[in-house]
Amino acid sequence: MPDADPYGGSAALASWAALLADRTRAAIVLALLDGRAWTVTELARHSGVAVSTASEHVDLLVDGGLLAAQRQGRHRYLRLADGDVAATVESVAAAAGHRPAPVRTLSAHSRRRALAQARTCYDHLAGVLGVAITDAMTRRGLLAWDRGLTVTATGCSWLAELGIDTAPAGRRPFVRSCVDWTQRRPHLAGTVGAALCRHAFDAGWIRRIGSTRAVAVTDCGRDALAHHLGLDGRLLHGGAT
Amino acid sequence: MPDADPYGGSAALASWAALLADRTRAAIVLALLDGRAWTVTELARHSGVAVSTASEHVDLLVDGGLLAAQRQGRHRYLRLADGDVAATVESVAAAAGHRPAPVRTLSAHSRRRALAQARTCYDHLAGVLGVAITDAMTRRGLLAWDRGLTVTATGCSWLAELGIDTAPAGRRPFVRSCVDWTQRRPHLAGTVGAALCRHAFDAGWIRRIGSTRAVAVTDCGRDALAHHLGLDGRLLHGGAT
DNA sequence: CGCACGGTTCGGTGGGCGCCGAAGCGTCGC
DNA sequence: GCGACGCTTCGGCGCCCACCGAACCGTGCG
Repeated sequence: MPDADPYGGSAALASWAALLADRTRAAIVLALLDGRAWTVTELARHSGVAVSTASEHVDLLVDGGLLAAQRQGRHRYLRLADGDVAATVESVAAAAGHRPAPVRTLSAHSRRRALAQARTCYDHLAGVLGVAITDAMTRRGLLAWDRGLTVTATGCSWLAELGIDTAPAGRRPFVRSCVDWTQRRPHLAGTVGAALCRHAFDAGWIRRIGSTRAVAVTDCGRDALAHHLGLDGRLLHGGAT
Repeated sequence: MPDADPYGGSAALASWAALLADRTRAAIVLALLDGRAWTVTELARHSGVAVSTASEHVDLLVDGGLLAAQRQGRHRYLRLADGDVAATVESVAAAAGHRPAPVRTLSAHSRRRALAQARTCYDHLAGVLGVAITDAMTRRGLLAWDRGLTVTATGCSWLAELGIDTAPAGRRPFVRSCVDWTQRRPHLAGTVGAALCRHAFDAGWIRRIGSTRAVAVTDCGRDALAHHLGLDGRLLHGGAT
């Protein structure tokens, strides 16, 4: 190169992207999109490499600012550094999702279906469930899309009724629309999306399936969603009792 | 790997990110963020590699869906595939921009300053100028941020006065906030941001500096911005006559 | 105290890929 | 038609990096 990075940023952009440009690191980051903290060993098994390899990858991701590490006894817990990283990764995943990876095994297929049905996306809900909730909120006039995504006055009182605080957060946007990589449709994110997701867990509307990002709607959750949003429970079939 | 891509998407995510993970390809994509179409030769010189190398990189980017190609005589014009790609790239660039690449030469420094001052970001305005316009519009009550970014009723009539159509576009969001990688602050994007930028070019408020993404505010533009938005012209110093 | 376990570090190996120059192909202009 | 020009293809070179197993370090448990 005649002039090192003449217009600025290309080296920084490339090195940041390089952190995601490896299949193993991509698997690690996608796993951490569930918003929880994983250990190195868990990440290694999840992504199918030796622990030593995973440890090195994790180092790179931490140095690159994508992951935050926290030591506890002989464990090292890894989580995504912040919501910005999660949002950026989701946006790349959405762009990449145009052509979904081929599925070869039956078990992979069922897991994929569970994920497509309902899952957490960092700290809010995605999949059919997330989109359905967002659509229902729009239908009921709780969200407005006509010029950017907003919560209506009705929406604010609806949230308050659920006991969800609508106080303005710091830098983080109040509402944000997040494009789903399975549905290719927007769903609710931002502080409101996160609060709604947390409430759904706390109130027992949903629960995690095993240790994946997938969640299942409980019977109680089905009733609550029908009552609060008029959601048809039949849309939300699937395993939890 | 025991199970090819157990939770889906990691291979797709990695291969998409790999397209940005090379310094030359990153330079190409960043150049195309100006929203215009470049030839292979221009991109090669810009990124400092042989034409043959650039040609191969461009092939990869087109195959990956990041770029759209159009043949015209013996030229091949490249542009970003669509606004989604631009938004995703900007978001990665913003994440990567936490630590700006070191600047080594004086000319690089002045170019960088011009870029930081005012530039196009795909099809809207960014840099100090873009942020200043966005801030001024907020101050005047044309934009509201309290629960997501929206155009107020006053804002709509203000845009109409400028002759900017506020009809709802297709899938594309009406307004969108785009995080600037030099300012680390949000500025106006979406169809409104694009329309405003086009208007600024058409009305002669701004003009391109050479063939870069950087733009300069004209004297006429300074007056117009002061009149329409109360912007202090001294903030917008810099070269155009 | 000693073993089990989570994690890290280190060589060595192999494959992938970015780079170039040369040769070839199609288009434009004289 | 012929040269100039924009672009593409190909072969070869060299570097980088993802991977593993083995050795090592620290913590927790019996």
